[in-house]
Amino acid sequence: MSDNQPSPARTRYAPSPTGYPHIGNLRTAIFAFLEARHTGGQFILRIEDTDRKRMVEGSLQAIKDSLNWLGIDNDEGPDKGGPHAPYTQSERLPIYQQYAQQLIEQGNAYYCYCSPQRLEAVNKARVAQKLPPGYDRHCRNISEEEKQKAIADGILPVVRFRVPLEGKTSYNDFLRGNISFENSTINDQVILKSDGFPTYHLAYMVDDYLMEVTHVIRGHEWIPSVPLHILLYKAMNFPIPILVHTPLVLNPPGQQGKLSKRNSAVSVVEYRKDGYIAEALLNYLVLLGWSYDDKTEIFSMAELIEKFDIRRIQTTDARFSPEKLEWMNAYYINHVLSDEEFAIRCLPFLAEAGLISEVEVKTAPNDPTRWKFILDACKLAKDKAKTLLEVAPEVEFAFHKAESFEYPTADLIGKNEGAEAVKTLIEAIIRKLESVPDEVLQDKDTILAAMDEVGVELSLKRGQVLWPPRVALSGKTKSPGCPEMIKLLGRTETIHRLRVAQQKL
RNA sequence: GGCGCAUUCGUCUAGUGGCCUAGGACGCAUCCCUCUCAAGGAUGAGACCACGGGUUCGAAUCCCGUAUGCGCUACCA
Repeated sequence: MSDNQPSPARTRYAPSPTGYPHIGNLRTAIFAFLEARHTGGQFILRIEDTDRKRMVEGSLQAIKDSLNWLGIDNDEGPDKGGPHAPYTQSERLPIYQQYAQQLIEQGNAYYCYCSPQRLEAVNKARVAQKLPPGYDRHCRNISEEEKQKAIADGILPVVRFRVPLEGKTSYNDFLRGNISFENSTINDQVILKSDGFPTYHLAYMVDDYLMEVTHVIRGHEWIPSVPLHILLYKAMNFPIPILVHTPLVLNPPGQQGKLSKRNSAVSVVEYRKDGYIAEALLNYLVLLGWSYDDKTEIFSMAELIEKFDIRRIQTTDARFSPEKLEWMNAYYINHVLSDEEFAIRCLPFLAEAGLISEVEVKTAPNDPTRWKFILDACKLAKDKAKTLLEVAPEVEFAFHKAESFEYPTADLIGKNEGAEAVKTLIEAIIRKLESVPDEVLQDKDTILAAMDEVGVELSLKRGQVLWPPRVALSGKTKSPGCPEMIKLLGRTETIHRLRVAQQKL
């Protein structure tokens, strides 16, 4: 059959509450989520709020909204609780402090009383000597008097990890194989800050251990920190989880660096506002750094869960392509979404454009007549729109009165012989519409046939016949198909609009 | 500067020693369809697999060096 059954993975997404999550970040969350679901494991949401200076109000909600919209649900987390609650680091402070204390007692960590000024001076001096910046480990061998003086001065110490001065530390990266570092290049990193909060290095590790996380899935910018982590895992006697470092999402071609605000929309809400479909964004993001085979590109969530293989995550950074995202979004609108699903997603955008009321966003689907009209209107834009934002301009004609249209009368004439000819043509169309039975107006093909009869009558080509009604009905030169518009508006309204146009000539 | 990771069409990728005179997709071009705009269909241009050395009967695939890109180098994550 297929590959051997992997054991259930416990993975997590552990964002910092600094606002709306970055799309590159979310992609890593998607990978972690898919791995958990694919293996029948659990996906955990954990909030890493250990840096109080960078906290942004409302971030938790923003994170939940982003995940929610993309269709990523967690099994445990601050909102849901779980066997290892709390899932917010600021509520777990005593736990980290206890582990830090243990490391100190074991001799693997030490208090450091150095001032920020001294640290800065040390760094400067080292850089001047062409040495890599870093802590000079001054407090490793601090004298008792010096220590007592610092305490008497009320200096709050940090806790630093005591890194071996010699030797090598290596580990097996899940995607990249063996990676090793000289211990001499590793700093005596701070693991507990002077305010009693842990740094990332201590906190993530303690939590992952306690929460029984099996796979650490994060961006590859963490690789340089891994040797420190390995040393810490060993000092604390934790098993080392599977370490998966995903590629980064870079700016579009031509721009340098990691995907940034300057170059593209970077949060999920922006894409939502711009009319992107959640499934399309998710699908696109997954394909940035992962592939299933040499041809499949469109995946439903169910297919992703079934087919996701963490081993196929790329090691090369990927450039974000707004063009391909837009293509994929259009593909979802045109080919994946049903008419009903599409119309439902259009509602907020129609309201935003003032075509329907805010309450109708909720009530319209329950009002059969109104819903049919809105559904039919949206359908006119379905195989054309690239984003939901493009729907309203395409269908607004159906919601506006003909009297409000503003267009040059020359538009009405188009390829025809002149105002008089167009007047005659419109008259003929009106007569045809009046004489034709109701069934004819139910179908765009029979409407087209009726229009063709008018064409034969007046010796005009199809393009000439359909041009004036297009402008009369939509108020524009670019519009949905003419028979489609007639069908949507119905006999009375169509004739009315033609008469309004007639006045203009 | 130091350390680390990466390197297949402009971009996302397939490829794990012979099936590769390198496949798919986006974008681009041309044509078809056509009531406008799209969508759709077809075709095409586009990669000496970063470069230089090995290993091998045989390398995009393995090894070494160089170059380039990216990341890290905080009491940020």
